Amino acid sequence: MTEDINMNEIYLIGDLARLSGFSIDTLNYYLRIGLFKPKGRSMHNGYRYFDNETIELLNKIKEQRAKHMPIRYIKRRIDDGIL
Amino acid sequence: MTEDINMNEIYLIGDLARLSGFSIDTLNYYLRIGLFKPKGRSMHNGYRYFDNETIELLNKIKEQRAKHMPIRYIKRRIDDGIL
DNA sequence: GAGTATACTCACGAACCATTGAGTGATAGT
DNA sequence: ACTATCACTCAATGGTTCGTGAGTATACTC
Repeated sequence: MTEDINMNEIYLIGDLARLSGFSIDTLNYYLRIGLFKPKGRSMHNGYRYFDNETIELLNKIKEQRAKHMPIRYIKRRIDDGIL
Repeated sequence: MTEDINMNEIYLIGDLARLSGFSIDTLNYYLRIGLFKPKGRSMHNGYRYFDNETIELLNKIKEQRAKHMPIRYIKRRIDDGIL
């Protein structure tokens, strides 16, 4: 059945930075602490790749951070599936 | 419905080289002459990405080349949807 | 007010990617 | 034999990615 209606865009970290407004450094920091995770990774060079779900999550994180919500609470909400 | 049964792996050119046995130079040459095409491209850095379909096509190309089939014929077969 | 924690930010080296042009050896055509 | 084409292959440049460690400004805790 392998249907696939969503365009299934793929992003590397630079794209994420451009699209989310976070700096690459910030995104690397978020990745380091596990606030969000890559959807996959190249076996050849370790490059991490992301998709539209990641973009949506980053937008939510951005909202929360704008309200000064601490990262550990944001992380909790994500882990609990609330965000 | 956005179903997605096939694992939908993503590859950059280095992965392609590793998996297909073609050198990166050869793959770049094939890309240059349009023998196969990227499935997408990062807007940020221009990196081209590929998927399992690409791998399958490259395997077929490899077979044909092993039989000394000229590239222009292979290209024709691909364009005609025979390969 | 001092010390700690938070949330970045910066800097480094090694590997990778895109693009381009130029070089090469083998084969085909005249 | 000479030339051209084919199918790579090489080299150079410039930007990107990863992983890590270290630095910093602000906020919080005691």
